[in-house]
Amino acid sequence: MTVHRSVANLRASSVACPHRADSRCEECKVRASSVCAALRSDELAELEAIAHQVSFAAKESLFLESDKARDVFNITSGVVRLYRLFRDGRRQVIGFSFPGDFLGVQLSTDHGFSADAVSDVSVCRFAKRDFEALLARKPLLMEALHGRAATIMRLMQDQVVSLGRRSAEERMAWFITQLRERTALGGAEGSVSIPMSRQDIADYLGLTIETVSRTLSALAKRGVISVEPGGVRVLKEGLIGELAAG
Amino acid sequence: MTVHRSVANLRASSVACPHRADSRCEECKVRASSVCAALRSDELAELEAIAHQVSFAAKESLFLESDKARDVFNITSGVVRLYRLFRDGRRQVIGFSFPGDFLGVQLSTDHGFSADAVSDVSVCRFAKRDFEALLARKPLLMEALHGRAATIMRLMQDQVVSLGRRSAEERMAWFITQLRERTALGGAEGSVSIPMSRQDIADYLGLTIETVSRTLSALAKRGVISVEPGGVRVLKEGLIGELAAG
DNA sequence: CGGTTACTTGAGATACGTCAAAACGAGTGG
DNA sequence: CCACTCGTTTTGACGTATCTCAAGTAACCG
Repeated sequence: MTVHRSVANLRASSVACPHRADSRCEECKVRASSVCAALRSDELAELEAIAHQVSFAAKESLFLESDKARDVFNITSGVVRLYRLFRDGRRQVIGFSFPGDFLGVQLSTDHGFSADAVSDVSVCRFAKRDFEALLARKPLLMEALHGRAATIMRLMQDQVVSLGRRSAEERMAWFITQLRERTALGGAEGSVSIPMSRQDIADYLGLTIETVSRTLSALAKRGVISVEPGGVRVLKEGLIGELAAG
Repeated sequence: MTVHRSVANLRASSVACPHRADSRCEECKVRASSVCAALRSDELAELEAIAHQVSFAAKESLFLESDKARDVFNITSGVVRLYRLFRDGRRQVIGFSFPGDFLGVQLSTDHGFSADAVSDVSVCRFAKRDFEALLARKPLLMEALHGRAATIMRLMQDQVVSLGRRSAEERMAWFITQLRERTALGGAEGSVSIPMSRQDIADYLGLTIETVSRTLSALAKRGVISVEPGGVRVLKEGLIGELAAG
């Protein structure tokens, strides 16, 4: 498998489609605002030259908090969870990474968190040295990465706000909304697929598994969503938005 | 007042002193690992050329969440609080900025949060256009800024972990520890100055003002700290570290 | 199917929030 | 130097959202 495919597969952000607002325009969605959009095809070839395609089975670990950060990853498919573990077993999920996201770019010596595969995952792995060398020669790539970093910053700010000042219900609503935006699933009628377990969600939102479950049930009872196997369907768009906004 | 002074005033991070581990070595502490260390003096002059010295009285606002991000700030003295406000009055403090810290570098269109002065504050203000132009010509400056961004990322991760999975007591211990490291006050025997109000601390840690107060009292009763006007004195180094680590 | 894991639901406990009042500290003016 | 005010902090009594512990149900997989 060539790396070109994986690079081309970089996920779209929520930027408007340059063609038209047709959500079926897959080619466009995939390329819009992704890192590869910053590169010409000969530059993509350079990226390709230093990339290694690797796969991880669900629950396998990409790296641990304590590992030295030697590699940069670009996720091609699947979902990754980033987390920190306490000695006493408490866990906090820092974030989830989706196809197109980069891991390990920002921090120099160590990651500061562990990462493992929620579902089966395939990634492009770059040696940090090589990647940084390329980065230095490609200011456009650098800029694109900067933009991604800004997005992540924003997400973490939202998470801080949620954990600090929002109720369980508001956190869940935020989570669903956010998941919907990031995966841009476009599945049928408000359906949002949730690839991670309740425990993962709980550890992301600073709640317990029971509270997550109860809160979903409560939202369902109110008719805001319906809980389906492997995900959720949003029934009251407006209401969930209200809750998510705090 | 020349800008040169303010640039030279950039705060040290916790990097080791290149001379020797003499905490009195002020000149060294000030320059070590700060952004200006990445620049030669002729380059500093270039920074100086595009900077405007501005002051804010305590409680004045540097910018609001809704403002377009037109400027980059480098704090020269004082403390700034970054926060997001809900319609219903809830507030979450995202972070505090200290002398040497930059504001507004990362995000393109808007800041995503409001910023105002905790104490009287003076800053170097740069027009974003100018600053970015300079950045493009000074890869070393860019790199130094990257390092700072990484530090902030790490801090926000710690905050997420604290808000998500730590008790009030652990959060307070973390806050004190963190404040001590960042301000590197070196004041007498474990004394940590706390320039912000209890309300600010509460909104940073996702607690109420009463819980912050009670928790401090409890720590004092246990002899871990003593509460002094304008700050706190750490009495049991080890214990507070334990708590802070979770 | 039978076993295993994930999820849901219930009842009771608790850490933290809310409301209210008292103590403290910094100014101000007599 | 004291008396008064105003804002901040501390302390107390009580309420509640969420956690904990425990049992039941559904989904998954050999």
